Amino acid sequence: MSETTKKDFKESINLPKTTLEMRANATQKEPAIQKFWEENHIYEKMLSKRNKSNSFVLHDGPPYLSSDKIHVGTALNKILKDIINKYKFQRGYYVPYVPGYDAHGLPIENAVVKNIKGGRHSITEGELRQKCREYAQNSLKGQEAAFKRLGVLGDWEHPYLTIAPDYEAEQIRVFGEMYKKGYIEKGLKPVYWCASCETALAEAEVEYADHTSVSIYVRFKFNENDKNKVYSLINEKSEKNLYVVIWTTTPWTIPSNLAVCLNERLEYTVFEYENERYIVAEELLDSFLNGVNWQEENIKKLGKVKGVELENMKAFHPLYARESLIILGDHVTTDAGTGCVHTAPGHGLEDWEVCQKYNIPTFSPLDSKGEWQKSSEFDDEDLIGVPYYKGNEIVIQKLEAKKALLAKADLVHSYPHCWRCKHPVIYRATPQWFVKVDKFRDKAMQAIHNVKWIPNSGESRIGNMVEGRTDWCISRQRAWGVPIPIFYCEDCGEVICNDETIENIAKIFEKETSDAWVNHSAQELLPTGFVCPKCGKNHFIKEKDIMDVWFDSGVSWRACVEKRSEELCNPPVDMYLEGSDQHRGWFQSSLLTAVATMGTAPYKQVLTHGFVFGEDGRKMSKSLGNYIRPDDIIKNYGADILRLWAASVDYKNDIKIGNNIVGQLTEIFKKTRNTARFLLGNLFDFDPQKDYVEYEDLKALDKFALHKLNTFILNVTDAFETFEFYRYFQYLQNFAAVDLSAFYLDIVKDRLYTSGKKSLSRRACQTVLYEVAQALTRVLVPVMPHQAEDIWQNTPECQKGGLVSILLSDWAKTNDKWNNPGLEAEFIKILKVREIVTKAIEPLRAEKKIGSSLETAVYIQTGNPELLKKYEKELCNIFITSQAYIVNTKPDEVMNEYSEDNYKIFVTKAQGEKCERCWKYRQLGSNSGYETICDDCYNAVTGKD
RNA sequence: GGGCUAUUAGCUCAGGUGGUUAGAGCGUACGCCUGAUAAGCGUAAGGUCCCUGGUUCGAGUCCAGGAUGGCCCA
Repeated sequence: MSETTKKDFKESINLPKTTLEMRANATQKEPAIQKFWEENHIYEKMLSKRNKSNSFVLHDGPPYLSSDKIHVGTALNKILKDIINKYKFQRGYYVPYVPGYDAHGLPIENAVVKNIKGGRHSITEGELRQKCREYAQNSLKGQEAAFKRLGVLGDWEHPYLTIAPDYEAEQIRVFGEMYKKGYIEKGLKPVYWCASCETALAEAEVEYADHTSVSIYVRFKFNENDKNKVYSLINEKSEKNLYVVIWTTTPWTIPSNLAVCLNERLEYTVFEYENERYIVAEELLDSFLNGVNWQEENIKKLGKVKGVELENMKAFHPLYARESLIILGDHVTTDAGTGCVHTAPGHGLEDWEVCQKYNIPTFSPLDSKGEWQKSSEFDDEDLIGVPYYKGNEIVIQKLEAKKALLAKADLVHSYPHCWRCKHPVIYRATPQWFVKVDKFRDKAMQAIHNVKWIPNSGESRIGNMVEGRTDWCISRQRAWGVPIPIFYCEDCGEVICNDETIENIAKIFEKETSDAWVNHSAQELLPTGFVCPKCGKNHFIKEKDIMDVWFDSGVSWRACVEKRSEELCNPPVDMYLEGSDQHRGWFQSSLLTAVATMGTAPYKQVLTHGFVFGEDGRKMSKSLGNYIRPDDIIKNYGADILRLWAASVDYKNDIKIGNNIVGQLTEIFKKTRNTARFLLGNLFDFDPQKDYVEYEDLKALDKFALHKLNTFILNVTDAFETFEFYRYFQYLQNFAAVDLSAFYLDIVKDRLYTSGKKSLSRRACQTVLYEVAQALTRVLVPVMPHQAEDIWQNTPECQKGGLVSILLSDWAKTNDKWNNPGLEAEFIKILKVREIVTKAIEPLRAEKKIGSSLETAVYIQTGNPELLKKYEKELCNIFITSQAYIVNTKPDEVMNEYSEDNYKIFVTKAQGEKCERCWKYRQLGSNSGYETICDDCYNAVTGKD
């Protein structure tokens, strides 16, 4: 045999040919692919390809612009959104996506202030706002680039920003509507207050330092009725006085006391000392006795009561002729004091919050200088005009005089101070604006019920929150935000907010942004010639507070979606999708503003995902070394890997990510790629227009492959419809690795390579490969769009149907004809036999008696040979052996035998000689001139096949 | 402390109405092929199903309690 002949046979083999590279080289290729999408306006083409009447709108929750970098959690969120959007498009929907950004708020303001030389007050409010704007814009640039790099498609040219003039104007209008309906009211709420600077302070503006306070124990006498109730609880009857004892480090707040707060679960001891009786938390009794210097032997314990049993009883205020309500709060602990907490809602945040629940009014008798002011509620002549820090001494004296003081002592502890003047700060209740949730709570609950929550535990989660929440305080004493659009008449004090003023402000904001509020006088912001509707005068001042940022983003259903309803839709939108922390945040603020103005939730479905953790299951942190950024992964593996990760995990739970996890994902990524590469490689000469083989003419194996394909499409479709992408991931793995690579493609390889190029059997196989390739590429799109595009661009032109980009493709189609359960049942059995045959051959490989399985022949003995008989001719192909027979007796020269189930397998050397062309063992030499190849190959080579 | 939630192989996930030796893919180990080749195929090893009780003839599955982790609140 000459060298040239050998070479001829090799060349007659139909080896795979494709331009799709084995290595994805994603780091370089992905940006190029994204550029291709951008230059070809793929997003715009996707929109114009669809009918707006059949839309799916996923409204983007705006990420906060505190940084120009994004976290993996943010990446996960954007990827999940994009997966859904891409899928929904393929399903035929019009799918616009407008990314948003949340750009107001304290973190930005703080970051900016930190960099101002000379501090916060060395520049004007207008200048500060300008710097905040720049900061946000700068963060936006970074985040936008990061999002685009993920392969997320959307209207990047026209995102929505909460600081955009149109947005702010619309927010003002929503406020106006809510105000008009009476859902927004003024109330009092304590804030940090510096009496020397006469200003409210933010959390970040206070510094903690040691401070010496006077701590006092004060007794509050029970009223007669409740005293008797307590005594009956411990089976006592007595005329003796009963007191509840409080401990405080701010004696000056005693005049503002309106309640005493207990913990419902704590046990309280009732005991007698010098003919009077007291209530103190059991656990704190010793420390209390120590604090007031009473000897234990002098007290007599009478019994115990639970905090919950004392709820709503009353005690007299130690100084004034009023009562303090006994209430319950979880913030009461046994760390210090008596377990009975002096509660002054005007001077403490927790006090205020717990009093809200009991409808106790917020009592705040101090003015902005921290001095007591005379009012209808307060007329203690000893204190009026006195600053609070001089009040301690006076209050203590008065308590002593009333015999209410049990003890006092100095206490050094950490206490908040003003960062500018370094004076101690206090809590002082100031007028602020509230959304009165009570007025539409029922509607909100109904709206929650009408939404589909995924997972459905979301409903009870947000339901519990909305049901139990107090009024929403929307006032913030800051600079960087949308002003609360209210004016006050300087002459009569009238609060002014109506359609006319709101619309005027909105119009101005549309031109100038909300900066106008600080840049213009009240007069300039009001309609020309505006006079006070109450007194008719025309001197006004502006509200100084801005709105809570949650109000900003909470109105995006209106300021973005409804405002742009031409390209989006009218609310409610189809879906909101955010991390589960947003039940308290955006989902809720959006719900409340929408229910208040429109009467329904702004969304039909809400999907939530968990949080991302390191591979060790711990919170990501740089010091633990488990911190990983989206950039790190993209730099090393590409965005598709990150997207595949997002799709592979059950996002309902906590989600882990790390090098090991990502490394494993690359394997699946490569597997799908190589499978696709093999498909394309064997389709290089296939033109579906000419070469497509009808279903009826396919071999059973091919039909089975199509059945598998059909099942696969059904499965992944179902996974997407239920947003369970991890199921898609599992199906994809199994289909690519098991059904295709290890089974069908492995078997069919010989046929593709060695059959006649245009033979029916090869074309039949190519028909299957073509269908698989078409479906697989489409199914990859939502999760691995770059990979899918790369595959598509390397697909033979005649198979692309003129589709410029795979992103424009429709979803893979199932075909009822392919569905063939009968055939599947048969093949499940054949596959089982194949498994057994492989096990029978395996030891021979291990013993190095054979290399390739083609070196063997197998003989199968079985009790029920009917099915195998039916496919006997195909069996050797399916097993990838040279021969396969169904027999009744054991053949000669058996190399190995193996039984399992009802099958006995005998393995012998293959019969004949190795065909030089197809490597199967056959009778050779029957065709002169072609002595080294088998009959089939002879036919193939000579064009007879 | 409260609301919601989770816990099955190294990793990612399956395990309707309780029923024999708990599954898959990947990874790992070993081997094969060299006509998918920085690819392809095979075989094997891997699990106190978070723990403890209970119901039951029988529990990964049902019930109770607990541990640990998470988000939100306090």
